[in-house]
Parts: sequence; C-alpha cells; structure tokens
Amino acid sequence: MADQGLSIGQVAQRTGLSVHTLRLYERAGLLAGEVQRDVSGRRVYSAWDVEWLTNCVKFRTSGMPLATISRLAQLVREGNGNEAERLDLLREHQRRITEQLAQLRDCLDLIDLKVASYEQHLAAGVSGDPWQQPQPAPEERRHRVG
Amino acid sequence: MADQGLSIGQVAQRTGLSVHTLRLYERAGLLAGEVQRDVSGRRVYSAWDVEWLTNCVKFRTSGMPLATISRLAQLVREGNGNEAERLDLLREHQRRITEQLAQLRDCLDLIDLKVASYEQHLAAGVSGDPWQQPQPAPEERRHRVG
DNA sequence: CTAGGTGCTAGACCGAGGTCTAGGTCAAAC
DNA sequence: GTTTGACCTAGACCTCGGTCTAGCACCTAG
Repeated sequence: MADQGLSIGQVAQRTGLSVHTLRLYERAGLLAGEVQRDVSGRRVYSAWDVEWLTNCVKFRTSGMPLATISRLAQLVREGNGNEAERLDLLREHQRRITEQLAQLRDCLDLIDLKVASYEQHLAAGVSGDPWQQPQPAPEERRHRVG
Repeated sequence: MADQGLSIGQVAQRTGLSVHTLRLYERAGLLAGEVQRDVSGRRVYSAWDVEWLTNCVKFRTSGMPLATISRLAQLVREGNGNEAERLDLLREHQRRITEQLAQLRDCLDLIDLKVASYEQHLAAGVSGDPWQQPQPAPEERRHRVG
C-alpha cells in the first residue's frame, strides 16, 4: 500500500492515537484539510494529513487545547491571508511552552534536591528526615507520628 | 498576624490556589501533617503547611497527579522508615519531568521553525503558504460525503 | 454462504481536577 | 441588634480529553 491513502487504523498506528481519538479530532475540527473518503465512506488519509496529525500530537503533548488546534486548523483551511493570525497563535503557544519549560525546570530543581537529600539520608543511615514537618512539642508526643 | 497560623484565605493568596482547591486538596489527602483548627473549627495553617503546599503546587504544575502527591504525603505523614519509597516516587517523577522537558523542547523546535517560517513569509510578502496542504489536482475532486 | 476484521455514526460514559452552591457558624463593624 | 465577610461541610456541577458501545456496512478468506 503506497504512502498515498492510509486507513484510519494505519494512521492510528503511526500517530500513536487511537482510531476513536482520530475520529474525535476530526469532529473537533483539528484537521486542516478534509479527510477524503473512499467509495464506501471510509476515511482515506493523505501523507499530508498524517504529517499534520503528527504536529497535532506535538501540540497536544505541549498542552495546546483542542480548541486552539482547531482554530489553527481552521486558519490553515481558510488558506492564504490569515498568516498573521496563525503567527500570533503560534507565538502565544511558543510563549506558553517557554513558560512551562521554566516551571518544569524549577520543579525539577526541587525534585533533584529532594532526591539528593534522600539518597544521602539513606546512604548515611537515619540522620533526620529530610522532609518532615517540625514535630509540635517534644513533651506531648505520645507516639512518633514519624 | 505572625507567620505562624494562617487562615485558609491567606494561604490561598500565597499559594495561588483557591480556597475551594485548598479544601479539596486536604480532602484528597495531599497534606502531610494534619491542618490545625482554631476553637471554632477554622483551619489554621502553619508555615510548614504552606511550604508543603507550595511544593504541591509545583508537583501539580509538573503534572504529578493528585493521587501521587497524596501517596507521598501519606509516606511523609507515616514518618521515618519509608524513605526508600519516597525516593522511588520522587525519582519516578524526576524521570517524567525529564521526559516532558524533552518533549516540550521537541515541540518548541517545531513551533520555532514555523514561527520563523511565518515571519519570513509575512516579511517577504506572499511566497507560498508555509503550512498549506498541497492542493489536489484541480481537475477531478471526487466529493463523496455521507 | 458465513465469519472475522475493519470501518462507519451517534452518543453514552469516564476520570481528573476544579469550581460552585446551599445552608449554616462565628466575630467584628456599624 | 443586624449586617458583613470569612469560614465551615456536603455534595452537585462543569470542562476537558478521551474511551467505549450499539448497531450497521463492507470486504475478503475459508
């Protein structure tokens, strides 16, 4: 089977999406360019469709909502003349990703720290829980909640 | 008001969570260490609680599910002796974040490319849509739609 | 001819994570 | 004393993104 004209199942395989999700995406208007159908009404995806879907997957992975992808798809569908708006949309997402990256790194720092701390803690034997709330009062401690 | 003993509203302000969400988190067991109550049953958060919540926010931001945070909180609540498990949990999340970072960067590459492409496109005037499906042969377009 | 695999649509269902409402307590302000 | 505003609980509600089902059509192999 040539690369021209893939069934939904094949597309599911190569995009990693389920066939259900593929149909959902189509209904939600994520596809730029109408998916062709064969004589009996089955979807026939072009290589370009698959490429677009692959991008959609990346967009989703990076947190772009379906609605936004749909908007972008609409713009692409409408063709020349709205490039500025597409650019806006992309820039916005670019910004978001950058932000996310920063936040993730921030969190990773925290985790790295904690991990290191626990590793040390475990290696050295118990020498104070690295992540314990300060025990309230030493007097009234009936059992070590820790 | 000293930093010791914050109301839920105050905690909401400094964590960025809503009071609703704070109560949700508590119900969901995200809090290591029980939140104190004043005489009339209102929550009184310690500085440590807030610190923990701040971490929770980071965990959430980085995609850790409530259930996992809850598990971690449970371990911390249970106290010394389960550090290995906490470490596992943290390492797992560390791995996930690293993965996410890679994916985000990957997507950012794509976006950067597209953005650059559109910028060029716009600056140079129309010279081919950077993101258009190849127009099908103008001659025959079979249009079969259910 | 029949079975199995794949596809179709429409629409129900689900889990996660929040958000909001109803109905009530309390304390300080007017 | 009443009003105001922050808080309480329990539980309904919402969005998002996906998954699954029912009931049917088609095609190819045995």
